[in-house]
Amino acid sequence: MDNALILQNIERHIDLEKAEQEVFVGMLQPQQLPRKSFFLKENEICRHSVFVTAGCLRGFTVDHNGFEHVLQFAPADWWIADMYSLVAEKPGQLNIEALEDSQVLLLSKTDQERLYREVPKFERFFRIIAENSLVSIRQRLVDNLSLSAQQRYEQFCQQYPTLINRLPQKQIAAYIGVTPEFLSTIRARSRKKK
Amino acid sequence: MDNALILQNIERHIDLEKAEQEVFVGMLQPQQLPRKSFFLKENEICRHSVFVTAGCLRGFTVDHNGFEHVLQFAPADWWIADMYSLVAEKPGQLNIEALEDSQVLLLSKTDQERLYREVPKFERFFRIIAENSLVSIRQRLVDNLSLSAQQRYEQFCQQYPTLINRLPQKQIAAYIGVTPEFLSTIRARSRKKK
DNA sequence: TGCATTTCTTAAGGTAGCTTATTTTTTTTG
DNA sequence: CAAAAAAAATAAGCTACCTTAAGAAATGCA
Repeated sequence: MDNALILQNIERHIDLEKAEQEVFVGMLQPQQLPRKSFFLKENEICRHSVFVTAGCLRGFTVDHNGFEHVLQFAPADWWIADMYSLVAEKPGQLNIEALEDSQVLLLSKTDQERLYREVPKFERFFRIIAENSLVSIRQRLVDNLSLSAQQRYEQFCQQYPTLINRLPQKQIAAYIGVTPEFLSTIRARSRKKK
Repeated sequence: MDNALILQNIERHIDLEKAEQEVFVGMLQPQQLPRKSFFLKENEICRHSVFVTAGCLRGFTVDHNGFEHVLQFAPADWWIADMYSLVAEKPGQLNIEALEDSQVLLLSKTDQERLYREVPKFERFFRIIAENSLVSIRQRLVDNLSLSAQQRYEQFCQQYPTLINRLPQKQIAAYIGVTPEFLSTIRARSRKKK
């Protein structure tokens, strides 16, 4: 079934009755996202939480100098949204783009709030998700402040071994915070060592 | 009353009945933290959420080169904890230290979980807190990736105007991610401009 | 109040990572 | 399968920020 993945994702943190599953599943809207298409563009209001069932998305911002900064990659089994925009219901700076042909399930903000009312357990689920995201982004901030570009690259390889051969190097550079040129020389350097 | 501040903090996001307030308040343990004392040291397990009622704390990590990185300042009306350690119940890397003589209220992890059971609304409160923290730390990551040290300093001044004259410059440097020497030259530079 | 400690300033020299530009390789698409 | 477009590699010169060091100012404590 199409919804097995998301239910399994949820049930990693909370247990659901059949009826509760049905309420939830009934709220989900499937959507196809061809490669290079955008789910969200900056200055738009983000009105959904997105769960990826196939493919891979990225969330990124563009700074005043036109540089892109990748905040998150979202392969299958990951959630992504512009939390700022979603919470504040204001235009945000995040772009969400498909890096591969992808498939997602959307949960609208309205439904999400109805869900909190009808199945309060979900309040707990999204609390846990938010706490986990907080932990990992905090770690990333520390890494950016304390590791060299080389170390950040090695860290990325360790942390996301499956993404490393799947993503363009350029995107990885925009994630670890260096120019593509410099990432290229880093890799050349470590190739020579071996 | 001593607990007015924390109740007001909570009621910014959820409404509480008298009885619910009492359950919650009954769980809080007040504690004094003299300047320079540590609430938490790295490699310890963080067993409490901390709410600051007076003074100011900081949460920081120390990297392999001995440099300190400040993740958060927590003046009155702020929450602080090592979310990683608190969630995983494992030793973390965060230090929490009082920068001034401070007063805090502690909510133990055990009580917090009891609270979720007895007053499920708190699940919502801490979800919202986590979501807001997520938004602000994500913004900070983007700023670190896209702004110069000077711009980050100016941003800090705008964002925390009350802290700027209250904290040692050294601590601000450890927050924005530069050496104290360089922050000093940044400030000298902008002093000349005027 | 005065000494000790910490914090801040200034300056010279060094380096990680950026910029710009060119070439090669890979990927996409008609 | 070929042409076009995008991505990656390489290299030379540059700059923001770091390192080290030493003196000045501010702060804490006996």
